[in-house]
Amino acid sequence: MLKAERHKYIMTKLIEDQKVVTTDLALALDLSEDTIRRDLNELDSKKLLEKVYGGAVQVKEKSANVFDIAITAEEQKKQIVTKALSLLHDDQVIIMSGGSTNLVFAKLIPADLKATIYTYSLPIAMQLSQHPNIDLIFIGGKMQKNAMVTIGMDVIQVVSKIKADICFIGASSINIKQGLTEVGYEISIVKKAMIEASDRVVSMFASNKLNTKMPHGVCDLTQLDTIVTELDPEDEKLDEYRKSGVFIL
Amino acid sequence: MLKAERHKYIMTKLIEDQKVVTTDLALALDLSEDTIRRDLNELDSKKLLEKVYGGAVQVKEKSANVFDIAITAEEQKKQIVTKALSLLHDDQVIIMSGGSTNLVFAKLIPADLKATIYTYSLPIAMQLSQHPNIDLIFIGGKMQKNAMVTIGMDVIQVVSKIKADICFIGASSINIKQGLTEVGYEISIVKKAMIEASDRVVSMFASNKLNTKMPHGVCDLTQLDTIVTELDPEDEKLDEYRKSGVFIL
DNA sequence: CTTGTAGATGCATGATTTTGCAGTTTTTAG
DNA sequence: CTAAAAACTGCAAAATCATGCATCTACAAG
Repeated sequence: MLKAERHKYIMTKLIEDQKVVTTDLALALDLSEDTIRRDLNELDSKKLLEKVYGGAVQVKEKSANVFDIAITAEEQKKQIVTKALSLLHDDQVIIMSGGSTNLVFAKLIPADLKATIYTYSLPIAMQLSQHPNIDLIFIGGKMQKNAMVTIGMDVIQVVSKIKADICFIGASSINIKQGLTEVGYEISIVKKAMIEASDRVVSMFASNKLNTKMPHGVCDLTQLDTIVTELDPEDEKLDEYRKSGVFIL
Repeated sequence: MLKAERHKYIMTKLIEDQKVVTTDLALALDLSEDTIRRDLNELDSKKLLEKVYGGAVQVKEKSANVFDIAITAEEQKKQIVTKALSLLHDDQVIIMSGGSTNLVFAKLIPADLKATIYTYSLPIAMQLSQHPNIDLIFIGGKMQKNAMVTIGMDVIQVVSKIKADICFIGASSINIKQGLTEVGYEISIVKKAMIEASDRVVSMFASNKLNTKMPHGVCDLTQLDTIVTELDPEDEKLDEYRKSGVFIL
């Protein structure tokens, strides 16, 4: 694993959990704590986080414009979500989770689509508020900072009352055995509720998420109806997933 | 294999995996690592990727900001809201309506303020979500798209259950006789609920809103505790308002 | 056909970076 | 205060890198 990857992992984890612990990272990444400490010191000196005794926390002020949302590998994500556009039809009730892949998806939803969309992600709501024909419902609750999504019981309560035709659910990690898994516990339970509330469950993610795992389970593969990656559906990397019965787009 | 082919292969691989490793590429392409390194350096200098120790990763891209929110007369608004910062204290429960004046206010809230803030405005929530010490609660509901706020009964229900210390309420129009008035009916009833739910009601607006009116009433002047404009509190344009008993900052 | 040249490639070498370990210091918690 | 955990420091091994140089290839001019 490259150092740059580690740093990215650490920053992602930091955003999800608001903190990282040196020993946990050393265990998760299979490296000595010394190396993790050096990483944290480096990221600290770049002002990307603040090192504290035992780990690191988020840096206080982000001087960059809050409304500039960086999307990594946007082209790849466009490629993925374009395939999923065929799943959209007029008059559907849709639930969308957060995540940058879903944000790219939101950007590409055709302007003439008439649908009702529920979301609990601020950026996705802002994006969809540009669409003339979409009834947009934001699911309120306590905000998880930096992930820009609402979480908690308020969200679960609202979601569990929705009768949706389809939900689009981001994926932190997916593998054959555990299915979808998430870094954060709170997000994982919201996603569980989304799946319960929807007739059809679609997950979109880049193939590098395949065969990885995170601490908190969301659902197993049998609960997913469709997965979408940038790969050809017949690609051998997807063989095992195809066998599990999930439809691959 | 031509160099151009290799470069294409490397870029494809990079998009697939979000990274490339020098040794892997050397093996896959049956070339020395030196050549791969030269390739990576070349692509790096063309800004097509970023070389790191052991391989290369994707360059960070910034998304086009669909989220650009134009604020007219931002300097004047800064001047207004700066006065209102003195009304903030730790441990307050605050409700904020939408509007660009309130958005400017949100930007200027000190980083060390510990408070709970309710809002139903997407831009304000995005702004505050970066704030380290604020418990932020978004009030969900149906989105009114152009204003980027939620409206309707869901919002009223949540707001009416809040016990807030102070609310900051944008103003479309204000005059002596009718007090605060709004263009939209839906917004007007949400603001009524905010006022009911708060011990103290503050309204911030530029002086050109003075002595204008809109179709839907929100409250009369006696229900406002404080108003804030860019004018000196002793300015004669405010004489009549001062007489009504409202505090002018 | 020969020859010269420019670019590409691989190898050797020394420099640089990364990483884990051992010993010491600092911080935290009781 | 004391003990344990975490952090820092110096060091050495391994991996990676930059550089110079020789070789090879392609191609054009003579």
